[in-house]
Amino acid sequence: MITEKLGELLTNVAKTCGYDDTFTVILSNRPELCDYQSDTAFQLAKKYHKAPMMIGTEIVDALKKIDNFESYFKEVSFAAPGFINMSLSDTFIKEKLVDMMNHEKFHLKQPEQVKTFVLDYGGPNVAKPLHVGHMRTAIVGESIKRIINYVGHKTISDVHLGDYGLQIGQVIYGVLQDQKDINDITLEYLEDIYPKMSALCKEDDEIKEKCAAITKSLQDGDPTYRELWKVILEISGNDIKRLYRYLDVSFDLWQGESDAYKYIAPTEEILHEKGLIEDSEGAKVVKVKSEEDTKEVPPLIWQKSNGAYLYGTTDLATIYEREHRFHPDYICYVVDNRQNLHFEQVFRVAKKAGITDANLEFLGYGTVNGEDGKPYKTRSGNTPKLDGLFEQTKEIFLSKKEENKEKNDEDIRKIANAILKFADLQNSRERDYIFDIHKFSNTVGKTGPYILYTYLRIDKILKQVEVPTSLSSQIYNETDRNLRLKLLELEKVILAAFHERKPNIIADYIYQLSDLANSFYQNNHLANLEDQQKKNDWLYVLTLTNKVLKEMLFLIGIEIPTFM
RNA sequence: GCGCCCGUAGCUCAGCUGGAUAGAGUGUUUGGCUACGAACCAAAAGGUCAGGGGUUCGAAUCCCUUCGGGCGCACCA
Repeated sequence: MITEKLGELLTNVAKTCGYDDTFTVILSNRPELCDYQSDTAFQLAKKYHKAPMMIGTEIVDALKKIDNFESYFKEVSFAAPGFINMSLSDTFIKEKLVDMMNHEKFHLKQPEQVKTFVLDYGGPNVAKPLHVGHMRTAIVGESIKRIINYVGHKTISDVHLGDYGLQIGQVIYGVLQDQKDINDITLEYLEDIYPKMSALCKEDDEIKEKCAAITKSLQDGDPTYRELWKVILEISGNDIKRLYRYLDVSFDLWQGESDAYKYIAPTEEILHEKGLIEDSEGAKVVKVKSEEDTKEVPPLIWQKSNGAYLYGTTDLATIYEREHRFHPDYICYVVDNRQNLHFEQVFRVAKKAGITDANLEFLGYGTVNGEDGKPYKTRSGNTPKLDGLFEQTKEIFLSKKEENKEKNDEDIRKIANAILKFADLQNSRERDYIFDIHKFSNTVGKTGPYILYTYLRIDKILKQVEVPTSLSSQIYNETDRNLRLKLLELEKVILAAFHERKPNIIADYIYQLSDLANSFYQNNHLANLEDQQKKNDWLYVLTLTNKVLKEMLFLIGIEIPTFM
């Protein structure tokens, strides 16, 4: 990375001045003064009993005397009270850009050790319609997966369907009550019956008991219930797959809670061996409270008093399965923040029992709220379905311009996705956000369409010419330089997004790059340019820009349409 | 009660492993299509980073505290 390289350089120079310390370099926060800066002189002031100014000027003077100064810097200066300011030389910038262009993934440093990440995202419940919240985990999870892969690690993604819990018992109860023939069960019916039964159970404890009993029997293998369950699973599963396909979100594994059942017994055995399972109020629980806790941590319920299992059980059995099948280094859960405590319980049990050595990561995302700041609901009080949201986004997009109506379905799908995904991913993952369909369908400003527009208009130029193979070390003006410098930031951005598991870092970079690219485009016309070297250089920079845009868009799951 | 998250421009949000003058988008005001796509570009205005205290040469960022909001706390997922 450039900051590392410059830091190394400073550290070495400082050594010749008698400072045996590591100098760090960061991107300048005063771009009009310099490209990169170091603030290390401040930190050394106390140690050496010298003013930062003294140290800074010493380093700057020494730096100016190094042999290959010009291969790195255009200018290095000291600024009071202690900043070391550095501007890169045109040659240095050029060499970095050529290096990026000539290597896969822009010469991103590949890991010394490839790690295996199991990623758990999506997590829809069958028989319940998908809503905006499901879109968030899918989009965020998919992006994190792509980022991890890009950095060079291995991922195994699992949708982990909620397919064996109480909601299935509720739906089966409803089907039986309605005396519905198994062949007449449709998606519409399921989407209708679930909320009804869910509401009913809240009012009527007796019905809730019955649903719980059905769930228990299903888990025990009751043939009638299992037959119904399979039908429900298939109908709902197909619809879930359709929606993920629409979003271009994919999984290596389509497993669910039900698949964890065969691992409950061996997991339970481990828990027994370690003496972790206790009886409590008729249920079997694992206590996870530790002495240093200042908060109350309730035990994880392993088995209900009626014998049925809960999602804590299946989550643990799933960890057991993943450990034995994949030996992962990391297991990451992209789930709603509100599940924080649940996963803390699960993780504690897993660690206490030694079920896995993997790092267990809770990658929580914030709740999607409505304009009133409360969880997003339609006017009628329902949670808006994903299908409706897609339709609404498309309609709003089509209404923006008359010629939009002439686009093909696939392009429209890609654009609608870009709109939704970019609107979502520019927010930081863990914070709640307000979902306003009009804001989320916006096509002006910091939006998906803006990025796509940038890419496509540059692409149009590039398609008409031969791609240049060389770059001179000249930089022609400020918009040119700004664009090139932004390209150099790429590696830092990708690694930050990876380490923090935060796609918004990529999204933000894409926007900044697009912004500079548009500014460049508008201010530097190539069409009638007579200076062939300049034209060649600019085409080179634009080619690299679009290459970066394309690969970064892939990382946040945005597909590029043919036109927009 | 216990715990977690949050409070930044009118609105929606970045920035948070401490650095110089806190940034975008949107909205408002203004200028730019006889030049590669104006879903664009160029510019202006807009802030006590909720309040208070502390640590530091330096705090939106770290610590404490008050206020305000959201969420979670054993047989739902």
